[in-house]
Amino acid sequence: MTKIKLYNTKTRTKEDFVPIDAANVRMYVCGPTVYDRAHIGNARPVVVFDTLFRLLRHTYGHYAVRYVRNFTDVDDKINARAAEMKVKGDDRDLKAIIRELTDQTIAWYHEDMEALGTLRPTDEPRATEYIAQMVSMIERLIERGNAYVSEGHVLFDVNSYDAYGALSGRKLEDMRAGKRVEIADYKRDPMDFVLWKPSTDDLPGWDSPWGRGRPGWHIECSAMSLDLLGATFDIHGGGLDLQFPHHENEIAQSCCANPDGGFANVWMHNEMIQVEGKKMSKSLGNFFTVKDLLDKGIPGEVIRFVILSTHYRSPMDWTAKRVAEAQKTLTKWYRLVGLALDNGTPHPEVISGLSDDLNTARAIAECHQLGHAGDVPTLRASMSLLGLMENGIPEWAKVEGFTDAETGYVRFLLQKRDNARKVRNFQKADGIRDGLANAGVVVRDTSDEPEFNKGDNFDVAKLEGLL
RNA sequence: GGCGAGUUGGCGGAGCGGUUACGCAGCGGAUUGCAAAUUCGUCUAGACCAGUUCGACUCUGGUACUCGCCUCCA
Repeated sequence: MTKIKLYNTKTRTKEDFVPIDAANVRMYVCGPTVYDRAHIGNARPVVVFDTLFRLLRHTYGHYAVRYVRNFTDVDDKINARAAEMKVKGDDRDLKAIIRELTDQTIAWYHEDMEALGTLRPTDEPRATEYIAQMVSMIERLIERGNAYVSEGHVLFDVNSYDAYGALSGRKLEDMRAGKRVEIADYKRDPMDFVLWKPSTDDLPGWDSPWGRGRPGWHIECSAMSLDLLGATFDIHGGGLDLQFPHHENEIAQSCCANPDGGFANVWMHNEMIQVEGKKMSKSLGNFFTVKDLLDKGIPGEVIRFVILSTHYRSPMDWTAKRVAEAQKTLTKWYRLVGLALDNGTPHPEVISGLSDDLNTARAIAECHQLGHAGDVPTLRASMSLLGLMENGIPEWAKVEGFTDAETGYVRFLLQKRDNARKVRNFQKADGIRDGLANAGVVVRDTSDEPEFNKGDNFDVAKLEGLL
């Protein structure tokens, strides 16, 4: 079994990954707040951790990995968006609007992420279904002296937890010295954060020991991971921007509520995405959703390929040029691979690349080598491990008139012909050429890509005989 | 102001204390009736300044610059 190494933000080093229980590897990844369609930046962690999920399954077994990714469906941004919709003429009850908004956004999310070739996590809990668990965790934090009630709010007392700031390498004094902390008079310390806050009647709210209210943002992940994965689990992932304060606060809550549990052993953070060299922002006009890209005709798989071609811990620049290159490469491989030869296993170098802190760029480089070598089954299986080329040849890469299987055969034969020419084995090359002609395949090379068409006498049986 | 990451060839993007990354583009061959496809070879690197070392792109220190986070954010 290939040893997996992962960079752990907690220790700032690349470490050997040793699961707590190899028969039950557990990973939690922070999911989206569901108020709008997922943008390209949201897609990166989804693709990155999907790839890790696949690697873990490959390594530990299909049913040995539990992957939880939540939906945050209670949040101020959601409330704000719903209020906006109401102002624009939606005359329904705000709560009804919110319910539909979150349901709709979740459906969109599934649709868009599926287009990127990502698997559904094993669990996708919604925050609103875990309110009871959150309330009970908050009660425990109050009992243990880590939280206090103030003006209808429940706040986490950051001074009660010595290790606060350890993940992100911050000190409380330094952060207080910054100008950007929210000062509120109900807080003992400006850095204290909300566990529970009051809710108005028109907004979603739940009864609690502290009155009708709603949870703060961070507590849901602590409550859901505890419920689904236990007090100690293997991997916790998310975007780098979540490192502070979200993850720091999760750690504080979970470790204080469950002092015997270690919470997540390995913390992983993906870097951010930029667009054409600039920070993605609505004002610059370079802000777009996954759906926008799909609607423009960019295949989801191409998006996935672009994301995987950069290591997840490096900032990634989204450019039209890279999209074009990715599509070109994928098309080339599709036409080489076809469908019929799906019986290989991933190349060891591809696995070891992925196992080296998810070095997807290295894995792709290896796939290029497999393409050159004409090792179709291995290429196909390797791509599959990367979540690519899993469902046959898509329309955009297809050769008209042939089935996927036939395309695969022909491409494979053309590869053989070229290999024969390379070693000046013209007898063999000519044999393949004549064989193709005999089977009714008309080969016509063009300036773009080698094309082939069915002749009148096309006979797939003769084609298979050539293999 | 605090914390962190990074700076590789025309572009993208990896590994590595001494040996080709890889892809795209370029150039030159091979192949070809001519092309194309294919294939082989090949030029452009390691921000800057020091240090460690027999030897550094790779380690250490410093300088410059870039980026991210510190506020909702993946």
